[in-house]
Amino acid sequence: MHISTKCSIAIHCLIFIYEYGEEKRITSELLSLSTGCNPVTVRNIMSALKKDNILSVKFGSGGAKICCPLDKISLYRICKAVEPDMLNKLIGIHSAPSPLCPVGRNIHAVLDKSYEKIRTDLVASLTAITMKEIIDNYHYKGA
Amino acid sequence: MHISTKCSIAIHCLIFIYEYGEEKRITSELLSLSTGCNPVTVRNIMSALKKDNILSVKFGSGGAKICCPLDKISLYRICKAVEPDMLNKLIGIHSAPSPLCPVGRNIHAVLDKSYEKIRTDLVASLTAITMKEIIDNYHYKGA
DNA sequence: CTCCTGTGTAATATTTAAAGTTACACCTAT
DNA sequence: ATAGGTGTAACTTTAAATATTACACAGGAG
Repeated sequence: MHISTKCSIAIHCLIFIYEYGEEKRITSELLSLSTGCNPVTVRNIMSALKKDNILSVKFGSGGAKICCPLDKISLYRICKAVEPDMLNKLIGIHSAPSPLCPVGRNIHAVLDKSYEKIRTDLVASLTAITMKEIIDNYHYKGA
Repeated sequence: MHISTKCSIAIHCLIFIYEYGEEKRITSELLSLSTGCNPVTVRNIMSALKKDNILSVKFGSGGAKICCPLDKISLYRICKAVEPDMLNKLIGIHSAPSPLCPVGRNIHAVLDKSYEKIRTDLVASLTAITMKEIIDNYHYKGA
């Protein structure tokens, strides 16, 4: 696993909504054009963000707004929303070690202990970065 | 991407070699039985570890030995050896944002800046854990 | 010096996970 | 009532990871 591309699409959408949400009615069609992925994928991602109260989407007529202060939206929150099981997917452990071998029997427990620390550290990294910082960055870099 | 299962297989093999390398002649066949994956995969992983001077494998007759102090073998070194491109694979960015859209044009540069920090943090986490710690853990937990 | 068992590695096939597509019920503003 | 949206399920396609097959070559044992 890796940190899903869904996460980067979500960020892309959030920037777009933040920048143009006031003047335009943002539809999944529009976002799919900007992100280059298809409208259903966008809708699924939006749906996930909505469930975590990061944004609100108008049913029926379309239109999305961010409904949460930017500095409360961390990368971790976004990742977790679009890929709830991401911490487990992130680190792969071979699934069929032999129970007949002393190493095989214990490898999972042993690895878990070390990998748990890596997960904790990663969560801290992801939590430290928020949409505020990303959008500041966008304004600085952006045309 | 995720941290490859190859990495966990590599660790499994290293523990096995450390524990039994003196008394037994360790072949890819034997390791494949213990890890539950096939001998060619094991050989490829061993080959990668060998290239990074983590272990030495006898050609022809078989038999593997660790040829590096355990505390010099970090998780990062193992991951890097078995999956050289892992940092890039780890974090996914959608590949086709529209160049016609201001957000699409700049998203890669903006994300890179934040993701770079996550990569750096992760490398630090992975470097902090070494085979010494893992094998100590194994002895503590192990039967 | 030849047979046996093993490594190294390429080519191919299989499996699995991610992403895209199609389809359609339901909502809402006009 | 209708046109243009959303939400979501089922299915298809694509791409990546893993396994399989195959074989040239190495080295020890007889």
